[in-house]
Amino acid sequence: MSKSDPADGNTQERIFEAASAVFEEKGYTGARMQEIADRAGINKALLHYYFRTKEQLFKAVFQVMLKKMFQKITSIFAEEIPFKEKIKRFLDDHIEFLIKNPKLPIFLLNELSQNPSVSEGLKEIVNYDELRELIYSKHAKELKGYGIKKSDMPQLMVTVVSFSIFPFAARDMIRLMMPEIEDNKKFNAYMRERKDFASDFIFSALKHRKK
Amino acid sequence: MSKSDPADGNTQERIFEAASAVFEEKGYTGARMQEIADRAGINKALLHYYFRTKEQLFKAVFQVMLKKMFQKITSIFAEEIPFKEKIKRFLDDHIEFLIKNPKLPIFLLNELSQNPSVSEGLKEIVNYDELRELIYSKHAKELKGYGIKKSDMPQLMVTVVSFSIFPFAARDMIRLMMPEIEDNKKFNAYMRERKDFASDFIFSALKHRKK
DNA sequence: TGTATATTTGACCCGTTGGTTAAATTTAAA
DNA sequence: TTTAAATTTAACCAACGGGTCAAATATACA
Repeated sequence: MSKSDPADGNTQERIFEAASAVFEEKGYTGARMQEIADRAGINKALLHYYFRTKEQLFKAVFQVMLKKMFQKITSIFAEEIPFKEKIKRFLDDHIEFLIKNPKLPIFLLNELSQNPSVSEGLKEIVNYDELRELIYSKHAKELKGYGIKKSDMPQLMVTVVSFSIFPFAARDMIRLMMPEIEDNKKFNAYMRERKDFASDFIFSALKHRKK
Repeated sequence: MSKSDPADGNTQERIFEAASAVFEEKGYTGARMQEIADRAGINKALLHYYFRTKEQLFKAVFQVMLKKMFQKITSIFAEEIPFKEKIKRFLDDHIEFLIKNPKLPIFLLNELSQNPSVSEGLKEIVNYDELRELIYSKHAKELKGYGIKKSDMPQLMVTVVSFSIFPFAARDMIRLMMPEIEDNKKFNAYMRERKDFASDFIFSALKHRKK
């Protein structure tokens, strides 16, 4: 092996990385096999040698991205720490993760809405039923104290994740509207600020909630 | 004028409606001029006669959609009613609007992130500076009482709009994960429930907020 | 070393897609 | 009714894009 190829590593990995980047940037329909090949430093035919079709390649990439997005979330919520700690940890970890992968949210959301079939693996990755059960049973006392019934869990959970995910999905809208958040650096600072803002907001709301 | 064309109205309008639908569904790259022509009941050449290029047509459509999305929001916040009333009105109106246009959020967010140049008109439509000034000066007392400084406004405003917009953007993710929200009817009910959940949540948080 | 197998490439194929053109038809005005 | 302008159409075009193929090269192993 005496290659000076840019970005060494076996071909399959290089393809996978290139494909991830291109799909994430341009979406499924906007992505071009040629560009993926170029970015992986290979021939287009070789691309099809490793992954028969664009769709096959896409599904593989998409699956991994879904996993990256959700595994951290779910693993934190499965830990044996107080509820409040979980929310804080979630916000901290997830926002840091999204700072490193800022385009992931719109990409996933968009592809999911465009082609729900790609999401066949979602149930295996997330297992929401188990997760909700886990959270609710482990923190029954606390949640009841906040007046959160089991039937409120969907509202609460969507609310919590929206604190981290939404601003990234709406990043360009925010950037265009709010002059105080023009560039990446400022946006990231804004999101780090948001960790505390969000957890204060959430816990103040829960404590004081109408029941 | 003795036409029996489906969906009467002048050609330009028909094109515009068809284009809106197709773009919203498939996104810019996924949309096909042929499909737009078909849906408008006309020839593809005629489409190019009215709108020179795909991009031109897209920009026109996108601009109008942005307007639809934001005008209601901003107009409510400009009214002369108490702050709490504004939040409630916003959530009510905006969620009802989005129930009628459920695909708008992902579409706008995605296209904005894919091609930020299409958004040149955003500043004219929204004028965030004015809006924030308007809100903050009109409700200075109340907001200060909640410990909201001017510099907190971006956090607060993003939070408020995320309550209505995010669940629609994440609709399919939610639908796939939460069995209690499989179909449209249930999702809409969930969102109507969310009006009260959100305003209670927001005001409890504000009242009890760490300063 | 020879040979089978895996990897890589350049050239090519063909359906799709945005866009054009010239001619036909309709509309409106003189 | 003539005629000029606006509207609509069918046929076409060139570029693009996913995918294939046969040949070339590298790798592994007997």
